[in-house]
Amino acid sequence: MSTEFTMAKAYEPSGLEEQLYAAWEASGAFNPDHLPDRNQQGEPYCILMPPPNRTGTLHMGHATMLAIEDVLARFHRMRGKKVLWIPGTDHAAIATQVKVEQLLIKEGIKDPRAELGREKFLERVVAFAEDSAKTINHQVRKMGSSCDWSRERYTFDAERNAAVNRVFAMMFEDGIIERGYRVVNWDPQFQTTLSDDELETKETTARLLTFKYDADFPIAISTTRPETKFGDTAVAVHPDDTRYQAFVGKTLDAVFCGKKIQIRVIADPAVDPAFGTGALGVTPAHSMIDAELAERHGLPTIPVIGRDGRLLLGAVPEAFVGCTLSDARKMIEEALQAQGLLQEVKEVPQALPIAQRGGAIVEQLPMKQWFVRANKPFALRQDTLGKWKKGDQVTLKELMREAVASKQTSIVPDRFEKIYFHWIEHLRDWCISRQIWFGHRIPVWYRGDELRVSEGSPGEGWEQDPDTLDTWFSSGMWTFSALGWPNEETWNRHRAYHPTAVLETGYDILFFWVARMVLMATYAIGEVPFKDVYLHGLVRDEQGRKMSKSLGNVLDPLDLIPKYGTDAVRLSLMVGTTPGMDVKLSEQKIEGFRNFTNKVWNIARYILSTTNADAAPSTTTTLADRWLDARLATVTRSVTEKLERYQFSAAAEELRDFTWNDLADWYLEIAKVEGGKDARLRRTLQTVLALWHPFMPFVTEEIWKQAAPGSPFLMVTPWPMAEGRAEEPVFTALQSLVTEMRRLRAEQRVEPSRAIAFSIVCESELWSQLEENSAWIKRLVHAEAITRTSSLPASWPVATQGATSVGFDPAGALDLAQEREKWKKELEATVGYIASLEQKLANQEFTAKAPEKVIQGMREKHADAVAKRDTLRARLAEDS
RNA sequence: GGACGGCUAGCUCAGUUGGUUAGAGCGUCACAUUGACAUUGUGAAGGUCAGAGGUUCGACUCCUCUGCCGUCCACCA
Repeated sequence: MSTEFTMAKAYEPSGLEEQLYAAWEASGAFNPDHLPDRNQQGEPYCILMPPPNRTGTLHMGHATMLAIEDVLARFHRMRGKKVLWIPGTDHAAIATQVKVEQLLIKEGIKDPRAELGREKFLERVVAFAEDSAKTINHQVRKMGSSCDWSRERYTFDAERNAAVNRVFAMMFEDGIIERGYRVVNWDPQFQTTLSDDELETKETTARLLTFKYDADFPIAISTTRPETKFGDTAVAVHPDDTRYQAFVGKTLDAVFCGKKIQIRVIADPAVDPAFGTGALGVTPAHSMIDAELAERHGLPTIPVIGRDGRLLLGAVPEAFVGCTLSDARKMIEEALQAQGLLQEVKEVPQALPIAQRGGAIVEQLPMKQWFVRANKPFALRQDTLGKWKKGDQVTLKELMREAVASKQTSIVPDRFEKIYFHWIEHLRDWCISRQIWFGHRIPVWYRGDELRVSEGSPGEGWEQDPDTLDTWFSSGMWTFSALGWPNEETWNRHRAYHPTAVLETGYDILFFWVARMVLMATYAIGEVPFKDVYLHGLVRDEQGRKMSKSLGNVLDPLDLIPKYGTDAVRLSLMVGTTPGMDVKLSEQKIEGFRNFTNKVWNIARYILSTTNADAAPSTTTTLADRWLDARLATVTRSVTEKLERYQFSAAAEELRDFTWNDLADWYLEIAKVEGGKDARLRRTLQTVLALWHPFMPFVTEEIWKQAAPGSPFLMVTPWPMAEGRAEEPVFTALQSLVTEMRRLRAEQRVEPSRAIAFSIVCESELWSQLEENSAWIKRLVHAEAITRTSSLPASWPVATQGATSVGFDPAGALDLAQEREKWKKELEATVGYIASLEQKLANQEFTAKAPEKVIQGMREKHADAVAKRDTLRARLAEDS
């Protein structure tokens, strides 16, 4: 026993974790350039951390992300790859600005933007963002993330701004960024445009009115939004609709609630003749669908709603000017009613578009904005995706489809590929300009009618576009902008890391972000941004509800870590889940894993305190040893394979099974009896620690200090190789023996310690024969055990020695009659099973068609069942 | 309205190309317990795999339909 041995009785993570993290970081192992030589030779392996928004603090979703990415990083690092995991944060333009505005309003500044002005306001936002970044980085460290802080990035730093400007200029030159007057989503609360993906729908009911514009108008229309009808320029009907044939092509004058309007009657197949009156009032200014109709038919666009969400001066009669939309809606309904124009009112369900941030009802307004054209062909700047050559004409949509269709990017789980393709099919032009202040400024300058794309001012008299870019425009470039593009020197240094190995994120931002990264990388670099996409599920509470402040069911990683330890929190987020499935998290679950980390600690404590580090390897190998080695080899192989396939839960469960059941509960007990296993125990412990390290970096690294004194960090230790034959016949035979011994013990035929019982087997010199004929040996050992133990326990020296240590309680004798009942039942079941097997094997149809493997398997099962039946019969006969 | 997913033990979930007695963790129950660990050990109970058809020698697994629950997409005005 080592005199320096010091391990607390229970694992106490707090304090230790900070020290370990600091030591790892100081060692340089987070930075690929400082990894050992074998990693320098290894394949580059890069993960970009999805940058958390600088809006405050991290939640359990972030914790899940960090846990999984850290497992990947540590696993591949140990396997010898040159691992680069880049941390970073996202300025999250609108989200951050909104957050700060709300804070300022709480401080008593009623209208922060108006009162502070652009410069002052931005100062406040920047200060807030800096603060958030600090908090976030602290939390990322707490999770044990082995990311390279020397390469920390921010989506809004100078280098990323250079990337944004470059891509913008490229796309502008290629004609796929355009400025245009089109109907866009407008958030009246925050006074900015929004992309289609920043909308949510709210289920409400609306009053569907059916009416005529005026008494002389020949066609009745239906709408839930009468207040927009001041902007109608057409009525559309289906081309085959005979009711309205006579009017198609004519332009009619009407007076709608006091406003003169001109209505052209058009025919378009998009109109559903069965809905309402079959005639649709077309409002090109305030409906995307109507805007498309208007474009096809060359209709004028008359906006009637202003940016404040109220009716516009000049566009509506005086009585309505400045009215809110809901007031106007009521007034119009009353007016129509009074004039006798209203034919029908119906309550209908309606999906209202609302802003994802803020929840305001989003209006559709025509505005001059910047767009990325998804469907417009352009000439490629380089060979792309191995399919297109430089100069080929393609659309962004085609690039996005090809990246996944060609499997250059695979999505795990693959059902999300379907969802991805579906989204791409419906992809429309992407409005990228925002009227908020916090974000990448649009690199466009105006002078009179002139327009120029430029990073800095082109000269005297030029003014920059006041708008900023959608935050996803910059985060879409993350994989290559973070690696230094377009700075040649930095980019060349990191070129080998792109495409990155895997993008790991929640499925909720598949469209926002994942798809846009594919767009940006295939466009700008000509290759996919990542080889794999791993999507984890959302973290929910124990009842499956979303965690939210209002429900009060939020679990905060920073509360849980001091309580249970980081390792336990990490495990609880990865075990018991599959890719893309939501995780139901409870404190009870975390507690279970805390218990497990403590178990690992105590396994190590026992081994390290009872074995000698300098002991020579044992010259004899017992059955138990071979059994352990075989199991470990199988587990090592299997865990490695599972981690390669992103099966984190399955890998951890298998390891837990081995660690707890095989190593702790079985082998350690046997070792107490057999002795002389110091070297094997220590070696096994080291392997187990290494296998666990990606999942539980802290407890394993801490034990490693004692388990492998003087060695480098476990973090940079080579991943275990599966040694020995995993599929030894002895292994399966022993498993049966284990069961058999348990039974003997239960029968009071052997001394009750499973370890002692097992040691009989190990002592006996049967194991070479065991490999040849396991069933025969099994029966033999069974008989052997019975004769040896029932006749003369005293002649069994091992048993008497070990008995006290494992707690033999003679008073706990079993009720033999009850046992006999069990045997009888089991015998019955076995006989039935044998009969069914025999029947099946006699079935010629089956034997003719079933593969040899299956039939062979059944024959073996049959033999086993027969043996079991005989044993049971013999036992019953003997006891009666 | 369209699409996708879930329905397996009391609870949370595995189940990898269909292979024949369906698995784990937690919980429950019984027993044990002072030298690694009560943050423990040994064992037990518990499932006609949502339902109905079909394909097959064989279906939790593939196909069709139905029923709940959930998610995403969708401005039938």
